[in-house]
Amino acid sequence: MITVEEILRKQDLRGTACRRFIINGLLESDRALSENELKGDFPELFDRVTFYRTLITLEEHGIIHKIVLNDNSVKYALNSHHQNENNLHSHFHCEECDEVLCLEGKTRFEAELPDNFVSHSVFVVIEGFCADCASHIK
Amino acid sequence: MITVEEILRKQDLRGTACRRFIINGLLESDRALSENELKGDFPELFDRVTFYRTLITLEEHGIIHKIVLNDNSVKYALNSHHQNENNLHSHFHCEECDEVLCLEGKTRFEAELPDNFVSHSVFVVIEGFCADCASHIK
DNA sequence: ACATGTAATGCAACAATGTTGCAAATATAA
DNA sequence: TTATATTTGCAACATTGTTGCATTACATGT
Repeated sequence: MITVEEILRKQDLRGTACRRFIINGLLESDRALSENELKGDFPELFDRVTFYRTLITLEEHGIIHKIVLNDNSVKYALNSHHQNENNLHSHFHCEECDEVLCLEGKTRFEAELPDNFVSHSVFVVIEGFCADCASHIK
Repeated sequence: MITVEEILRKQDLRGTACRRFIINGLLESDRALSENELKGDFPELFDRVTFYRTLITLEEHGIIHKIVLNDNSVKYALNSHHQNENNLHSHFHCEECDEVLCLEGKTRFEAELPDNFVSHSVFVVIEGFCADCASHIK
């Protein structure tokens, strides 16, 4: 398992408390987390702006990525190492419990774009019910 | 070509100026429009809240749909009549000129979800360059 | 361990957007 | 034309995104 310090070192980023806090939170989670979910029991530990800028920094350095859901809410997850070829980023969002999962390499997408259009990356959000919620609700 | 009045009538919605304005704007456009793009030269014609609530009403009645882009911005487009089977909503977003196109029926998506997960709908945003911007930039 | 330059932080402030309640205005059906 | 339910505009507030700047903390070389 890769450590927080390794992740920061690899990107030539200084080790700061806020960066460690965020990376740790995501390393320990099996799902994507919103800013508030990340802050958890320590909503005041860092200034709002620091948190905001740290998320930007981590994203710019390819450590995390942002997932924008259909309700305008935003979650973050660690980047996986394996880059797939058409730059496909797929996530599942449970409409009931709000959890978001990264669907690494388990999706396929094809599009016929108009002539001369160029695709750089593809973002997919599947909306539905996770296993738990599907069984409770039905 | 279907008219604004037909669209409203079909959904048992009262004909109001704001509803007509929005539907008209989208009918006349070949691309998805943001709230400000819709307002165009008449940014003050309707109250901000009226516009906001009208968009919600139209979306709830299945007349329009919302497209949330990766930069948190939002655009709107008329719904197409043909419902595809896995409820796939695909859009192209030009990173340069910001235009958004609906890719009706020109995309295919498959996912292996974890056991017992249920998919209701799939939202795809392709980020890239449209033909015009691709030629200018390269 | 310490000084130093660079980078990150916290604060204040503001912008944009989402959201609600309520009284006044308006659309439709009789 | 009138009655009634719906829609509107206004005020107000919440949330999130964003910038500038003075202060503080980090990592490097000594």
